[in-house]
Amino acid sequence: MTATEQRVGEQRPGGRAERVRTAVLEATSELLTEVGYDRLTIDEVAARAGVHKTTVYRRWPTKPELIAEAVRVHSDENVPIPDTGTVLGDLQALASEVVANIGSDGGTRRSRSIAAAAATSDELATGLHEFWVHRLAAAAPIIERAIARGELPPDSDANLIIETLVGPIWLRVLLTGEPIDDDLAERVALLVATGAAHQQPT
Amino acid sequence: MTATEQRVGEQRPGGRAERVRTAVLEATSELLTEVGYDRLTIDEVAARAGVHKTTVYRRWPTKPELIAEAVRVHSDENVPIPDTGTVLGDLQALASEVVANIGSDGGTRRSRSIAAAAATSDELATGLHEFWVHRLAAAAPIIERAIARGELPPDSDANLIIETLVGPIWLRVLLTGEPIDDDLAERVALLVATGAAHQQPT
DNA sequence: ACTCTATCGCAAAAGAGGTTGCGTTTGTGC
DNA sequence: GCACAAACGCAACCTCTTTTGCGATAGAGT
Repeated sequence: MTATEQRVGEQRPGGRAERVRTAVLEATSELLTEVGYDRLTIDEVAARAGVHKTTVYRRWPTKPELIAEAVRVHSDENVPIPDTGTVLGDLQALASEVVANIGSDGGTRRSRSIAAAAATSDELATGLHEFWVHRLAAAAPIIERAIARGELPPDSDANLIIETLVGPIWLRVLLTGEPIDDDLAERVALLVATGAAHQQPT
Repeated sequence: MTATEQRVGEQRPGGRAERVRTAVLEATSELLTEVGYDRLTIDEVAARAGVHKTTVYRRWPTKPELIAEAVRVHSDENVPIPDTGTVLGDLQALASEVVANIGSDGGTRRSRSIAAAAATSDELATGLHEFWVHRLAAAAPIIERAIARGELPPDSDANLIIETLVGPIWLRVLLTGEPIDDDLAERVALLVATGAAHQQPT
């Protein structure tokens, strides 16, 4: 096994190549929130990044792949996981963060763009899958702490609870178009927290 | 005011024009579930409908508009609203129906396509909004009956409950890519029903 | 039946997104 | 420094989508 075989794809990580990569992903992320998925053109991404479009096409063969990486990089600036001392408080805070993130004009466009990209590319869909596994795992401590405090039954399903918390918010942004605000966040959190606390094995 | 001014858009509802309209919308709906949003081309829609592509372009200027109408027409075949006698039963049945609808291969492609289309067209987005208002209103009796039976507090928010029920299911289909099945439907329903029943004013 | 006009089919052309070949620049290892 | 290979810029090219002009067809009213 030679050195060239060992690491494919990051063969020349120093200097220009990396600058180009960063600039393109940054430009992609910006345009994503500004104009949305379909009106984002590779040509314009390249122009904003100060790069020729051929370069972009060579690195990222398809639009979804480009967006996939841009989203992945950009969302490493993680949403903090709240720790307020109660499940209800934590869930409300988390829901509020989600609302703040995807509720703004740009955030909504960005969120819808991601969904659109996922719809057109299985690769991005699986990439998103990994991202969400991470995100949900990161939020799991909220539930674990609640179990430790005795607020929730020990067999509580952290993923299910978090998904049920954020699901309706995303639903509104992606499909129903109903407005989202902190009031919604509070009420969903209350509904879910109450349900989780009183859960009984059937 | 002349007769031509009175009704614009349905000026010649008899015969061929209507046949064309139906055929195109039908073809669109089929292709939507078969190949998805981005690989659906106007040309192929026209071919399948036995119509020239110019005709399609003239009636529906953009792809999202075409899809918007196709979806609107096709979803009048309504999902039945269950009436099992208990909130939990109703919610489980409803969630199961949603899972069945959007969980199949074609259903998933179709659902993602709709989301993608909504992302690219504000018109479709508002069209979807109306559709969802209808859909949620149709499901409201589940909650009203439960209130009447004393299962739920009288100030229960029907929309919120239904949205929280179906939100996580759609979330998985559109974003996380996590599989959905009847088990998920049951557990979400249990969580939401429990939460709704024990809800207390804060 | 006859006329009028909305609607459609057809072909040609315009436009935009994406691809390819080749020369040049820029890291990287010696 | 020097040579080699990777990555980039450029321009021409190609393909697919969308538009446009015109003649043909078929409802709708008389």
